Amino acid sequence: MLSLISSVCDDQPVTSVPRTARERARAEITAEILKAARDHLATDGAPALSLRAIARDLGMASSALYRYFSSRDELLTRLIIDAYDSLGAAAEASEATIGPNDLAARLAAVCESVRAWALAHPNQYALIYGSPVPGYVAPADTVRPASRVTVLLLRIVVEAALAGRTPDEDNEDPGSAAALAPIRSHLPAGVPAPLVQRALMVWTNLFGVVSFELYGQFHNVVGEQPGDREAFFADCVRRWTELVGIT
Amino acid sequence: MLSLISSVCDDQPVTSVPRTARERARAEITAEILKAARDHLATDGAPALSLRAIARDLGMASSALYRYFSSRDELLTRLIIDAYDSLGAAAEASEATIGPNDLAARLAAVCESVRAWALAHPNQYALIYGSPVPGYVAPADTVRPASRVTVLLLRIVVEAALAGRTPDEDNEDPGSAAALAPIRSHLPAGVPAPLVQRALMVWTNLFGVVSFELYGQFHNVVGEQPGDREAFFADCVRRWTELVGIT
DNA sequence: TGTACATCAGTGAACGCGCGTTCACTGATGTAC
DNA sequence: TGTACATCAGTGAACGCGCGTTCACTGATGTAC
Repeated sequence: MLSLISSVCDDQPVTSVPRTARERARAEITAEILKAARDHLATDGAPALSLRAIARDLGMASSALYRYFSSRDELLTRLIIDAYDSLGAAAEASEATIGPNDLAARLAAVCESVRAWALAHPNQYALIYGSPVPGYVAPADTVRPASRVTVLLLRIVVEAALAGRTPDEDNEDPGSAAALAPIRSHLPAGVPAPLVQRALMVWTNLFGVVSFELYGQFHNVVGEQPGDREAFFADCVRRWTELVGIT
Repeated sequence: MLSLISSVCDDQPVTSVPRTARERARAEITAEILKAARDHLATDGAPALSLRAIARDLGMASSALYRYFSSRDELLTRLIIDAYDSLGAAAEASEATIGPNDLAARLAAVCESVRAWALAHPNQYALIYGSPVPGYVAPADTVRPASRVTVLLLRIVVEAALAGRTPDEDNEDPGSAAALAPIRSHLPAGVPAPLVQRALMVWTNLFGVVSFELYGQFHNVVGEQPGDREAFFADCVRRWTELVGIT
């Protein structure tokens, strides 16, 4: 019944294991380049990411990188995809530890793991949820990985709705329903538009809170003592659960 | 009764009008530099902002800029302050057109004007609410301008609370209350912590929605037909009004 | 009011740096017969 | 199994570019007497 949603997050076929020494070396060095790039990202941020600096770290000529990536933008794209996948995998793993019927706990697990991942990888988070790198346009390959967390959040709400575990909506708004057509086309019928709207508010608020915390907007607003930020976030999660009416 | 909040947003004393020709020219050229910088920001984004490019646009030597700004970072700081002030002024002006007793309309006016300003000035928005420029640390001068919109939002909720126009809160959460100490120290007593928490959720969600719309995260989620985004946003505003329980 | 000096805006050359990308090349690894 | 050829990884030099910042300087504007 969730076919439309789950089809979105089907894993791609695993690429065949490398055979020849050349292929093995290529895979290893590609991984090393990505790791060096991630390290640079973590310290300097995306705009300062430099192919030459990565090559220096790896002890190779900068021109050698062009055997692995055709341009800086292609490397950026790989980093973006990897970041989305890393976040998505973390959220999926966290959710998987919860019993499938405890919808509220599943929602909380996803939210908490998004925040935890963002705090652990601030520059990777900024790469995918911060202001776009000027002049860079994300290619289509990034769309699927980018949707993983969204899918998790929506799936919980959709499951609740189909199981009748969300309250009935009274005041459906037609204008907003039309606006939600794109996302609803990926959802099973029978999920009312106002519920989708609420779910998207949880989605936007989750990343809004995490971004504000990460970018320093909480200064002088939310405390910085141990536990303060966690308590605030936990309260947010509680209200999000109420907002989508999950029992 | 709102002294603590309104003291935060008192206008600074207006700097005296320039007298000598030199002072007048200095003020004018400073403004021209800032305008050129803003134009560059709008097309290329903050990381690519270049003193030399600005000087070129103005037909002067790049070294001449150092008579007006001691470094690139100082220019960035001015741009950040100006952006916060531009947004803050827009939101204040919009709110001022509403009768002071129509709290819901005031909240809507502030939210709508934040979105409108962001769409009209995407790179200025990214400068202040996007990922921080790596290596740049915002000095203290930015704090006050940065708080203007926050003050507007909170003031509405505080006024509602003090006038008894918000519902009583039952389940106060002690952990979260401690986390809210910094912001509550700027608010009058008598505003319950859970209400402050809800107000901050409106605040974070407002910028979360605007950022997502601006950064392309709505692709395949919220429609792009004329009116779709507006309808979605209007629905968000409606629910935010409910969330803080403004009558 | 006029003169002598101080202040300031703006110049243009230079320093020292880093960047992405291309290109002809060498030498090792893989493949077809 | 061994040989001939094709494929590929990696090199190092070079191109062409832009950047922030400093510095000694010229000439105009302001100020004190």
